[in-house]
Amino acid sequence: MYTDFYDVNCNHLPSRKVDFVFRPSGTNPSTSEPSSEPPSEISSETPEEIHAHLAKVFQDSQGSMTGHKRQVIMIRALQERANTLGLEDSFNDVFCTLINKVLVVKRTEPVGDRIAKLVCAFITTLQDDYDVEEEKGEGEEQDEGEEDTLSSRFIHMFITHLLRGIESKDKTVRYRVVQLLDFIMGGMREIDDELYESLLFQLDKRIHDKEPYIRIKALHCIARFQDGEEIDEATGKLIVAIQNDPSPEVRRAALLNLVKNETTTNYLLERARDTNAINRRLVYSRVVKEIGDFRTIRSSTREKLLSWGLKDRDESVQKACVKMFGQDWLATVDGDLIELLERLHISTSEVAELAMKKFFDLRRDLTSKITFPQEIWSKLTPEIAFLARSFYEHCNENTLNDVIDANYPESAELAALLTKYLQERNKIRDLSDDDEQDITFVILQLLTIAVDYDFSDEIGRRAMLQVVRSSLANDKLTDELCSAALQVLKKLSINERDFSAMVSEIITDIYDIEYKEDMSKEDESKMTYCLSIAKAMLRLLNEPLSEHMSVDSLIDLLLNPAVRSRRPHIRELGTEALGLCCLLDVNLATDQLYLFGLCLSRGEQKLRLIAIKAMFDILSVHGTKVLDAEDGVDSLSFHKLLYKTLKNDQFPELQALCAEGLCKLYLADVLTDDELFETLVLTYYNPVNAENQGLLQAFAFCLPVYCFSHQNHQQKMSSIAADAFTRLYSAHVDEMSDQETQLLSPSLILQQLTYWTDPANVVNRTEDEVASTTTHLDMAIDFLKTFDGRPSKKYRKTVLMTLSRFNIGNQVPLEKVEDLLNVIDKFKEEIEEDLDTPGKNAIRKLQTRIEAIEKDIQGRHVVSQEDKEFSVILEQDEEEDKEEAAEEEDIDEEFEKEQSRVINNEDEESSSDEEESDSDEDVGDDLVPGGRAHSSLLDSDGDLSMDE
DNA sequence: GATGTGTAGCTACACATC
DNA sequence: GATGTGTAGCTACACATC
Repeated sequence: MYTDFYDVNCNHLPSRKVDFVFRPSGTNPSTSEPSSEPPSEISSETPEEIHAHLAKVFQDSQGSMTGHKRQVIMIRALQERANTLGLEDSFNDVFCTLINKVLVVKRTEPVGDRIAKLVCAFITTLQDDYDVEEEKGEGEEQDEGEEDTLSSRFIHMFITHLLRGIESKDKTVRYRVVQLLDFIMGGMREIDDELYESLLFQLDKRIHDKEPYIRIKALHCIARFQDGEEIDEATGKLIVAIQNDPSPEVRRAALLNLVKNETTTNYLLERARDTNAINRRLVYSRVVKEIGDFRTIRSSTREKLLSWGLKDRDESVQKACVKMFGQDWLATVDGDLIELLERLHISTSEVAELAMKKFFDLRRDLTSKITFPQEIWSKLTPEIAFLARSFYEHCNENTLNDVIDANYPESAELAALLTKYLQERNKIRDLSDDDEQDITFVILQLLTIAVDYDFSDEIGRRAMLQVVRSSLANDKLTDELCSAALQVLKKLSINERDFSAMVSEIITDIYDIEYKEDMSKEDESKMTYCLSIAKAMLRLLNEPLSEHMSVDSLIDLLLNPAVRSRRPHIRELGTEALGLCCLLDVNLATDQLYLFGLCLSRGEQKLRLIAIKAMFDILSVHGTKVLDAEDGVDSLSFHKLLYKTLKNDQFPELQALCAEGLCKLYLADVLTDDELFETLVLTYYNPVNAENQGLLQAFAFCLPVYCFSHQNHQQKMSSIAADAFTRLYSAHVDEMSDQETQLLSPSLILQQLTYWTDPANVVNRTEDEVASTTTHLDMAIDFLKTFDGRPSKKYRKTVLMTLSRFNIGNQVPLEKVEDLLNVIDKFKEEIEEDLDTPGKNAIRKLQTRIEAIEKDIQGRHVVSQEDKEFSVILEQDEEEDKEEAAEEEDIDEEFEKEQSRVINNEDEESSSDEEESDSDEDVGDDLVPGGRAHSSLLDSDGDLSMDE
């Protein structure tokens, strides 16, 4: 009802003597600086005089906050004086009138804030006086809880007054009202229930105000009502805002003001996944600290928190997270690194390794303080072993050899230690799970240290060799231990051949059975163990298979039976190992490719994943020579298989892997097929895949990398861009009918395509090279050609608006520029008819720009010709004056015409060449039915278009 | 919805103060 | 040594404007 109270001009009260004019920020407060008159000298006997005095105080307070203390005393004196004269209401009226003037001061004006602070300070003193009165009251008369004092009446009156403007149409008024309320609440210790209810009710509406900065102030104010212990109404509102408000700044206000306790912790820490980087950073730099002891946070939450922070794409978030871990948390446990590691739950933590790596980088001041006394090595706990391992890696990376020499045992000693722990493990194995896990973890740390150890001492080397060999053969190592042990073994070997022979010998010693489908449990686990060793070994080989005779026999003995096994896990292990063998031998790879293809199309999901990885690895190592061999897999079926896999959204993980693999093969120029590439782009934007985060991430990373890595790659993208876009556009329009489409808007797609194909974004290109690149020029022609028979205005406008921003340099071939101008001419009239102004402007702008480029190129052609042919003449005429220069311009012009005629003739020839190659690039146009050889492959599975 | 301008929230450094 | 103060610079984001 009173909504518009503040919208009217507030000058209706006596303006006599009122000099309460707000100065805009920047201008100096009036030079006739106030009145150091003490409050007692004020004569205020009438409402007008009170008004004048109060106005003066307000006037003086807006310039700076230095005088506020004194001004508050003056206001208080005025108020009391008015009270004794029975003019309390007059004082209140005047006060509100003056405040009304502040309510329309724009948010960004500091004068408004200063007055607000003055009011806040005044309320605070009222509150103090009120307390004094209370105490007095308590002394004399105990009860009378509902006090009615000058202060309480004023506060009640003032808040009620402000609330009348809280729903004003003017956002400035709403802002100032909420700001004032916030300040007032900041100065108050308690408030009566009735007022509290109506405040909360009104503020709740402001939390949903259209303007973010009003929502922020409303949240600030509501935050003051929080209890601190339990979830009350105010806290609940903040929680809603922290999770749901669209504005990052509002969520930030909620994050920083939400009370920190057990129940709110999760809501607060959840912000580590906020879309806004500042909010994420604040969680690490501030909120976790405010929550208090990190040990009160659940360990699984801590793990997530660290993992998110350390891997955040924003560097500043990473930094804040490392600081939180390496400084705040360490300080919480009084610098006890071992306790910090215990809290990390290192043996299961996925992030502990990364955390320690960053930790050592951050706390270089600690590296000299970390020591490993000799006696500690014989009684390693998981934490100490882990610290030793990660610290060793840090020292190794930073070549802190002195630190290593001082702290770590000789190689022979290390071997002895390993033996000791391995024996202990054998003793307790099958007795206690926890103890076994701990000791296995310790051994893993020692082995990992050994991988990078210095084994120049022959005795140490031999000792270690002995330990590792015997453990592999006798100790039933876990996969992790196996892998680490083999890495050590490789390091100790004379060469790769020696290494593979050694491992093969170990395997054949263990594998003393023959494969049978109905083998015993014991034999099966033997086989599994052997396959694990084989797999781990093969990962470490780089030299061709012909160097590893021993591996050859392993394939026959172990891998081939495994691949044919009906037991899934044996089959999977075998396939994986065989895939690794194929990387070492092109002939083997060519032979086995069919098998992997079979696994990919028919296998269980796990096997499919293994198979596709193997296929991509093979292709990227050997290239396409493994395809199209006699009795082998032909490229057609290969493409077809991958195309099918890419389209199959039943297996999102497989789909993502396929996308990533294909992108990599394109990046390495192993694959060059245009249509398959176009499928990649279409898959990226296909709304069917909108839920597949892995797939989207792979594309979002790979496609730009591909485009920017080489000009040819960008060329490929630009050659399919127009066709892909038109397909996506029509898919988008179709989708629109049934709403709820997750598809990116066409203009955004086009912007992305434009960015990817911008020649300026390709790495290592000089300015001249960029200026002579035609990717955007070709694309512009392609896109304009799609206007043929495509009547949609919206489509044309979308394209045109983006087209005018294409990067077309001034060193491109003239004939292409003219091609483009011709196409523009062809469509211009037709287009202009049904376009709005921005659309028209866009095409005109484009035309003018291209014409300017044409002129520029023509001009330079002339000059360069001239330079060559007339240099002799110019030399002779060097002394000639400007008159001649004018003549020369005429010559220039004539020459230009002549030149352009020549160029145009050349143009005809070259443009016919161009057309041929153009039609090659214009895949899209001839793609639809019965295009070239490959399209049949794609069409057989439904064409490239996105309708399923 | 594209554009330029303004601002929040750091970050780093020198210097002063307790 | 630890604290604060002042200054400058940076970047991502929000806002105002057309």
